[in-house]
Amino acid sequence: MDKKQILVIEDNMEVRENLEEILELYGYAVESAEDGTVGVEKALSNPPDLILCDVMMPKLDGFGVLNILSKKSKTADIPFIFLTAKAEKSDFRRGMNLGADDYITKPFYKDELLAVLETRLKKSDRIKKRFDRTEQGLTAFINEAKGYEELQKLSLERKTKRFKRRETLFEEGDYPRYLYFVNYGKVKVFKTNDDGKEYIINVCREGDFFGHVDLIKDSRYTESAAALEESEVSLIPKDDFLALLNANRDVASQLIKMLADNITEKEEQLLNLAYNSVRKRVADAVILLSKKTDSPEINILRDDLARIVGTAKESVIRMLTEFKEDGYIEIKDGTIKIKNEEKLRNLPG
Amino acid sequence: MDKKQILVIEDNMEVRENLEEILELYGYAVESAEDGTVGVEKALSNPPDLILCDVMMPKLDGFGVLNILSKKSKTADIPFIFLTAKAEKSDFRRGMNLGADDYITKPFYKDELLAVLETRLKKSDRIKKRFDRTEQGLTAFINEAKGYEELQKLSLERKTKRFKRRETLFEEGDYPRYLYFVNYGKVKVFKTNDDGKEYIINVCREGDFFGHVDLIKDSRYTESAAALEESEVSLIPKDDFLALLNANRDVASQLIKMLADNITEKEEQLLNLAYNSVRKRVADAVILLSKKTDSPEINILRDDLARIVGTAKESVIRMLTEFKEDGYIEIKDGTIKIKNEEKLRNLPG
DNA sequence: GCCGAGGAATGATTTTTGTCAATATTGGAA
DNA sequence: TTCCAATATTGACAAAAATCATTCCTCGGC
Repeated sequence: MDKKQILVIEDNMEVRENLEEILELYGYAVESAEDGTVGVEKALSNPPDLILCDVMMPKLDGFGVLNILSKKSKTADIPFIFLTAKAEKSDFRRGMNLGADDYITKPFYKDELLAVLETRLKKSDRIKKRFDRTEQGLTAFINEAKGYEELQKLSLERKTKRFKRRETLFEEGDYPRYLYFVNYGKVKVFKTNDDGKEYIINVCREGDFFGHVDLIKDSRYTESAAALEESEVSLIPKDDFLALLNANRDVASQLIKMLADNITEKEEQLLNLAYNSVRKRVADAVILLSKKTDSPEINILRDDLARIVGTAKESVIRMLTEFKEDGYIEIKDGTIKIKNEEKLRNLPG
Repeated sequence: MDKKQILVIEDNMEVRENLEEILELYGYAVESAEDGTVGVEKALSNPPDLILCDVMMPKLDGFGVLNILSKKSKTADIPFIFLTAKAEKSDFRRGMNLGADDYITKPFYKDELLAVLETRLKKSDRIKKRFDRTEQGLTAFINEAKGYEELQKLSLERKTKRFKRRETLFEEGDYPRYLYFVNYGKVKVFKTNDDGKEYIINVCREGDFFGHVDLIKDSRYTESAAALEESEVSLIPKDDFLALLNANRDVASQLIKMLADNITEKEEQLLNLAYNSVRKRVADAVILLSKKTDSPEINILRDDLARIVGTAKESVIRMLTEFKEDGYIEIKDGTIKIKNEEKLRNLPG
């Protein structure tokens, strides 16, 4: 990952240089501005990953800077942190109401500063990632329809629907009528055994499509889907999807690539399922889920985890306990938190 | 299955009627001709599944009949059995050299006759099926290119290559240059574990394509392929395939369907692998293989069977032994023969 | 704060599978 | 034919995982 770019807007040279020094020492790339106007210019011409801005400045003060930048789409989503000399409650409120993300009071401790930065950067990262995924998924797939007037409805008239945790989207045997696209949340796609045991084939997160396979095959669903958490999905009518597919070659080739990827994925899963120990499979599942969440913290029913791994719930729990004892993970209130991804990833056999 | 149609060509009325009687009694549909000329006409106008023909006849003798029919594509592949009064070695050789499939000496025993018929019909059935599959596969997919002048080479310039048992077609990490199509034989497509364990993802038989996934993804092979038995495959150059894909919408949609099917298949495998016992998985694999062979007899290395099931070789062998003891299968010289498919198919758990 | 339900974690035990080693069989090659 | 190398089979044992029973948490509602 590249260095995070931080813009410091601060009129006091001493403070400014002090900040620069600290931040650079801790691996950030720093740009600075000696007043609000310059700060706004710099922010717009080269949007940083985070902005640290003094409140009290000549010409254009901090509130003004935030006010301007929060209205430009380019900079609106950049974490904005105020630096303020006095811990005035009114200042704080005013800044936060304008949409600041955090406040640091001067004089500050180095560690405090760094902690705040980290939190904000991490949070914005997550949001950015999610946004990117959603954008990519939809645009890559559906915006191909541009120019195909009659197909624009695909992106316009899209119905969205919300599902509560555990709610079913469709079931094995239903007749497919939509292509599903996750706007937010997580959805599990699973198959059921003759004995009623479930195996989770896929965990879809924002930006993922699902339900396309049976749609294409024009057969009844061979799998079921249910929300793992509060989720919103777009329902793209079957006919719209098929029409798009027929009308637009790019979409078809995109779909082919997607399907080919799916196959490789499944084949890899098969190989793992065949020969990896439950221990390793649990570790893999945990890592997978953390990727899907873009966070080291995972909140999932042990039952569902077992259905991903393809084993008994108790076995999964035992493995988690082992990992905990080995210090690879932490569990608090049922939430799994990865402490040492490296080790988890490189388990033997 | 419909009744098999048999054409009897015999000048002696008594023998002819006797044959008709027997054959009809045993469930065949019989057509007969009183001499060679009529026989040829009937064979050509309404090609039967098998021809029984006397050697010595006025006007046109058996050799003449065979000679004519073997030159017409319509009838060339129909099993042709000679009926002869004397067991003259020279007659026998002459007939066989002309391409007869079998000889029966008059007078014949009913059981002998029926056994010969059965053998020949079964053999021709198998060949016919194989041919059909190959035809279907290729035509459905590649003959779509008809009319696209520049793409005709796909079906014309197709290189074919022969592989001996165990020979490698391609390996994980190679760069894909061809789409593979099985003309005859069987090819395993497999992935290898970090520990070097193999899992067979697919057993391809005549008419099957493989290697398309990595071709589409334009990535290096994520799997390997090797011949399970003496096989012949067509190599379709990557560019030709991709060009066809781009030029012809039907091919693209055909491919999409194929990929979707692949996915469903893999998902089903995942479910089985996750929760079915080794016992059941071995049974499934045996049945699968018998389908791929169009025969209840299966000849496969125990190691390969284990790689299909995803388990240890010894475990597979133990299951086979159990099945043998339960009378579901028979094993002779390593060849597995299914005795009770029903039971095998419906094993618990 | 108390309670109850759903979920998580342990324990004891059985069943299933894998592993390693020994023995038997078989299809070819000389 | 005889023998060899590759396969197949069996046995004994160890390891992994499933099952069933029980206990422990924790969170939300009162």
